[in-house]
Amino acid sequence: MKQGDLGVAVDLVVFTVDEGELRVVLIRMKRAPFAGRWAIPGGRIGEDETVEAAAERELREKTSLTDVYLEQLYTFSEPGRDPQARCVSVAHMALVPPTATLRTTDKYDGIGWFPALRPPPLAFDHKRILAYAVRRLRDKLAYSNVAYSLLPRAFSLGELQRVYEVILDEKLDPRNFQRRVLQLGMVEATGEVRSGERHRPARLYRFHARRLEPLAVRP
Amino acid sequence: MKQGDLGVAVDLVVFTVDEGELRVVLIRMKRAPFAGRWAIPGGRIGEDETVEAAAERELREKTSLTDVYLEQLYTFSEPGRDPQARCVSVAHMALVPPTATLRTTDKYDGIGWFPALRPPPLAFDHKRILAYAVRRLRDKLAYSNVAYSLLPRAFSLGELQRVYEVILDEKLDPRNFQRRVLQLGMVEATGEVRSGERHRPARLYRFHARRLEPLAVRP
DNA sequence: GCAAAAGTGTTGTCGGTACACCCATGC
DNA sequence: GCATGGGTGTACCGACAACACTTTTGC
Repeated sequence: MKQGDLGVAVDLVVFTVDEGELRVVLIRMKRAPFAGRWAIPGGRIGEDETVEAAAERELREKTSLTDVYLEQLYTFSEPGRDPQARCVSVAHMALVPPTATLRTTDKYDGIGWFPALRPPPLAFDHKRILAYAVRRLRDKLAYSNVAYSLLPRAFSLGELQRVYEVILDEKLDPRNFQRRVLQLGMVEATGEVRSGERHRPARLYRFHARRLEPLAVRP
Repeated sequence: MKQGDLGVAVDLVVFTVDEGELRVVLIRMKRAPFAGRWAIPGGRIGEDETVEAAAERELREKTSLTDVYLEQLYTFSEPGRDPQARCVSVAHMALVPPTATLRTTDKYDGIGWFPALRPPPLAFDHKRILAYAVRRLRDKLAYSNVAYSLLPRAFSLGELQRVYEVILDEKLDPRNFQRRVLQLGMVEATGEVRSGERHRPARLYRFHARRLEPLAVRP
């Protein structure tokens, strides 16, 4: 079967939770056919590179993020998805804490965090890819501890709960929430507290060393 | 980024359950470098074709199966996975009833059902793909009704239970099993029974029309 | 009558949910 | 002193697991 100029790319839906909102990293395209449009970061895989390696590399090059949770999601292949050239895209999801700093190259016209549920108009089929990633993130949060990637080293249970509430888009009961994460052994107290805020100081927690991923779906 | 002779293929792990065993369709390669080896069916995607369409087409061409449950699993991309040419493979899983008949083309040296847990030596990285598919099938069985694709139109609860037992590789209690599938509304009685076997006749059931896929992960 | 699978109910445990008040601090 | 989020316990309910015997047929 002849394949012509078929290309393979990775695309990266990078999430965080900040200020009570699920956010995604977008970069602004400089060149036609999507000049001025925002897009999720991504790029072609190298000749001698796996998609996993390409995903890490593209993430580093286009956003300066490293050492993040990264998971392959789905491969999108509509023939018209890239108007320039036939290109199949292996979509990934990445999770980072809101403190992560972003920096892109001068090939792009900017980078920033955007509301994941109400993104600006996006290039290519990135709207669809983003919607798919949001669904997967919700599913995954329910049966794994991926939330650890969205939080700093130490955090209060209130912060953890807010991450869940934002992603699942529902209110949770603090007593039930606390009991669950504690008796699942998902987190442990650091022994420290954070004061200096205008309310009672919160005990701080960290995720347990063993990164349990009960139903992880990576090969 | 230059990509040279990069190709994109689909590979299909086709499962059934028969005679108390999880089985997979394999075809026998005629040509080097894997002449005589068994492989899971697959092939390159067309110039103007999605991977989903390519998966259906390849399945039809290489096994003569149509109208089956088909799900994209993962994209494998080790540079050395195909010694002939760089080729990324989008792996899929298909589920068919054991009554399905197989027929391949004369490009292959045979087709047949093999034990999925103890396959013969396989071409390419198909051992890894198969192992990944088995894991996903197990996970999926637990929270969906994909089993419907593995059974004929009408079946006894005993047959359904055996499908679960074979895939999950554990014994289930017939009373608990029956109660669960009935009160989940997964199946309904057809009103008929199957006699002619040397034991009490079994009531027959069918899956409910609404194919519930609670946590389906397709875009 | 015997082998073989079908069919059937109860009980205990555990996890999940619902629910409201006091606490410690910064200002 | 008041506003703000932190922190805590109980009671109910439904889901699930454990468990053994009778029934109906073909031979």
